[in-house]
Amino acid sequence: MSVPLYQAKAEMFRVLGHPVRIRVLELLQDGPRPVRHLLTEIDIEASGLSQQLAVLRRAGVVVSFRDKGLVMYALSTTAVADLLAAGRRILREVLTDRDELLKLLS
Amino acid sequence: MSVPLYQAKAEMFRVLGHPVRIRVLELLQDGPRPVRHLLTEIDIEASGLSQQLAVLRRAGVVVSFRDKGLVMYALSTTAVADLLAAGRRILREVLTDRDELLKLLS
DNA sequence: GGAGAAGTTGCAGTTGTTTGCAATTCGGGT
DNA sequence: ACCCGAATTGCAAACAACTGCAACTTCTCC
Repeated sequence: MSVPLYQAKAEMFRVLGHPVRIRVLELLQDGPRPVRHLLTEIDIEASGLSQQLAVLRRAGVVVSFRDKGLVMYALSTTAVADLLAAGRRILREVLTDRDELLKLLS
Repeated sequence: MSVPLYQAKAEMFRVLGHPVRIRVLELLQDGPRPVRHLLTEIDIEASGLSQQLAVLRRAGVVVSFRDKGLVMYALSTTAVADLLAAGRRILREVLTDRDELLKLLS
């Protein structure tokens, strides 16, 4: 491997570190969706969404294909959903820890 | 919650999306470590490491405490290790998928 | 094959991050 | 109290990422 492994890992997480991209992945957890549908759910211009989808595609996190005139996107592997779930779990723990700290101070 | 949830999630992943920060977290998976030790493992200046540790601290991913003159860092929750593991899993799948694609083309 | 919707690409301006260095703080030992 | 190693902080320069808009490609359907 030419690129050190930890750098590839960082890259993977960095790709998830954007509000629009996270939203896209969450929507795709429920199955493949056409770009058109993502656009109705996320408040962003078509070109902006395309840019972010391209980032996800290049990273191999999602795949796209055409279906009856619409471009569909889907998670490339179910492991992506696992990662999102793990992220949610941490967020919950970190936030509740922080809340308890606030309670102690008030 | 003032900040939309998906933005907090993005923030969480973004924090992990840096080579040095990933390396730190991986080293901390084996238990608390002094800054001094991290410095011997990662090729970076002390001040740079401090900056990255501060990012991790602010995000609540790690905690720090002092032990006999040394500052120690530790993962704030074991869920962080789970997240790293999930990341590794995805990376493996994405990379092997890509390799198989390359084989087909060669 | 022409019109129009669906997506993508390219680019320039702006914004946010990273990095390296100097200065500073904080403790512990003597 | 003083010194020294350990860590952190504050900036400014360099770099990367995001945004918005216009142009362009590609389908599909008639």
